[in-house]
Amino acid sequence: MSSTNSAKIASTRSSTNTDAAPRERILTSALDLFYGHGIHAVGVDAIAEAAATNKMTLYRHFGSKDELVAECLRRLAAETDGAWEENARAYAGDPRGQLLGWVRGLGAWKLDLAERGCAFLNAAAELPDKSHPARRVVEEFKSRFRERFIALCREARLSEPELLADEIFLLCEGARVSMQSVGREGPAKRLPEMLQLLIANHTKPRR
Amino acid sequence: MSSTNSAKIASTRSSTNTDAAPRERILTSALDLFYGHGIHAVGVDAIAEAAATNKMTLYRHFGSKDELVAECLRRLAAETDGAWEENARAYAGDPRGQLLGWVRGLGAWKLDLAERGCAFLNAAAELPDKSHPARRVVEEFKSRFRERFIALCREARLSEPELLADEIFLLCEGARVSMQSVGREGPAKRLPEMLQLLIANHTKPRR
DNA sequence: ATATGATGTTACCGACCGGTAACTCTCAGT
DNA sequence: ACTGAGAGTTACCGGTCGGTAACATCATAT
Repeated sequence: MSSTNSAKIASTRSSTNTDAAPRERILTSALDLFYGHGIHAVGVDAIAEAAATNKMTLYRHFGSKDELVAECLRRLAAETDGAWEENARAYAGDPRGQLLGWVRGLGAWKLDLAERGCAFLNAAAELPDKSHPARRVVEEFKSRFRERFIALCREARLSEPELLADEIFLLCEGARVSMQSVGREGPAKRLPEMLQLLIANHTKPRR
Repeated sequence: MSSTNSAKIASTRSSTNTDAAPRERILTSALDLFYGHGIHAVGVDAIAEAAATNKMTLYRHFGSKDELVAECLRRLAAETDGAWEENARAYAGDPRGQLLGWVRGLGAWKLDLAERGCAFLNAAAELPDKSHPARRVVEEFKSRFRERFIALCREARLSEPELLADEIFLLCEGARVSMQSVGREGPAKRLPEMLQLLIANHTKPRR
């Protein structure tokens, strides 16, 4: 196939932190390559090389490629969860502010560098086996994502909170994956606008 | 990796139409296997076997695996386009009816058997190379999908037709991919309800 | 009956995959 | 100065991949 051709695996991040620990370099390089080229298309040799280390140290830190994939997604999930907590601190005690704060942060932080869509959903697309260690990470992360919206919509006393939360969730998911099919200038561009209108419409008791 | 293990490739459709032409059997089998296991995880030998034929005839009909993938998606796109046209005939001259008809058809037709998400987006996730023949099929199909919503929202004289259409588009995309991450009982279950409310809210001149 | 084109069969190729063995090197802690 | 753990190096394994060559078989149309 075309994806199995010549030397084509290149990292996006210009310089891998050469002074960081090998395990760390492997994680960031793998995350980068997996996201950019897909999981099956990236071999462990390419990851080791991109991380400026070798295959053996990779296998000493992560028992298998499958485990490495899972660990990459755990890392990514932790980063996103951290952003949520930061947002929660910035608008402590103000659930509506948290929602709108998240919406505002979307454009700058999440979608701009999502040209390849959602790393979690891409992984799920490539790993249909429900028993794969990475699948649990994906499912738990997305469920947490959804539950956060539900909790916030309830706390903010918006009308029909569960329906609204799921609407927000689906819009966010759709926007992310649409990056890869219809591009940055597509529907995703107006996601903040949509979400703000939606939240406003659920602010008055009955719409 | 786990996905490269033992004999695990099995077709979902119980019986491959043994009396259909080989090319046809290859297409349906490939579509089935690609969707169920992912593109990289399915070898051409497995496809030939599932189609009750052999690798040579496969390569005589489709020049390469890449071309076969593209042809599969073209077939799937044609089927969906056919459903759109059928829907358009059923509600000829009634754009609002077409929209609502599509929404009603969603639950029964599209989402129930979408446990593995969207075949087009899964393919895009696995084939990052923009020059891959399958990528054009995905992009054109999704753009067509979006344009249809825009045209219908305009014709139905709904308020803010482009924004509404993109909202519908994103909700549909999100619902499909969410099947794989949070399951059938997740947010996607209430998609028809969301869409109906949304269309209703855009029916009065100003919302 | 024979020519013809589509299909089936077998064997093979080079490339690459995930993973392991055995060994050396480097360097911090004692 | 010694040691022991982590890191680097090289070579290798069996298996699978996409793709091709050469040939046998079959159905059909004339």
